[in-house]
Amino acid sequence: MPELPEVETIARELRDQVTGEIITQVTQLRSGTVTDLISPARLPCPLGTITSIGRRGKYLIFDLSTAILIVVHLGMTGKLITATAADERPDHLRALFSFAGGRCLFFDDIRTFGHITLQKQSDPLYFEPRLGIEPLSSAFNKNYLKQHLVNRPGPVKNLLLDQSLIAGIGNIYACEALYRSRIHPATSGAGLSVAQMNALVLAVKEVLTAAIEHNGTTISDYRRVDDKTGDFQNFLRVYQKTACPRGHAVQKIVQAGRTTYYCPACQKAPILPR
DNA sequence: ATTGCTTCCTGAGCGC
DNA sequence: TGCGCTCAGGAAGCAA
Repeated sequence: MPELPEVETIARELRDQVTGEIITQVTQLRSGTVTDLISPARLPCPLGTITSIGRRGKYLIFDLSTAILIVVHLGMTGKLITATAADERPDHLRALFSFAGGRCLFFDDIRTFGHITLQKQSDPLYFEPRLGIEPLSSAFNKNYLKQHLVNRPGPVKNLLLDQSLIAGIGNIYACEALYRSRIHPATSGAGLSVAQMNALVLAVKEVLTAAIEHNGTTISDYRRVDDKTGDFQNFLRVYQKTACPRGHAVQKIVQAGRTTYYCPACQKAPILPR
């Protein structure tokens, strides 16, 4: 389940491996996978040379020499794997980036929540209206939280997953950041003290940074560009654990339909909304 | 405006 | 061995 650290890892590896490749075409192998926001204008063939690769939240952005952007969201099980046209295709190949010279990029996605969008560089990024700030930027600080959580009575766990507030945090890192900041996941956003907001900001930055250093977390499907796993699953403290590092039993609850793991002993009792 | 429920989808794991 | 059930969850769409 790729979240910010996994997408960042993939962006860095792709940057090394496919920058400068000429994309001859992007082939959709399952309908609904690729959306073209450029049509009815005719797409150039070849589509363009990859000039740079970026990330925003959980989105990967390929910049092409032809002023086209290819935006990829990996969803739950999406993988981008470098290969050659002659390689055996994976079972759930949904789209294929073909490069001049015979290399290619597989977009494999078992559960099909991932998608690819083509848009013009000159248009605003199509997802931007629904996306909050980058958690690793200096704009994400206790003042930002103070300003945005003041009228939010919902549980802080759910707020961390709200991409329009902070872009890139998913279930694993929400649980881990709350454990590290010793905040109970049911605590009301508006009920957080300034000290807790500060601790949460630091914990989010710390856990995301550490996860990037370890190339992300592989629980089941996430793979890097060369099909290798990440390592951060070895450093998780509560997610899918039965005991926290201090030896307390970890609790499992469901919030907004997702499983939350937390330690009742380490994470302070929540301040609930009235 | 905010929140939460449902939906999309497939494979793994489990009980019988 | 195999069937049916539950679970995993990112984000859009909808209802309250």
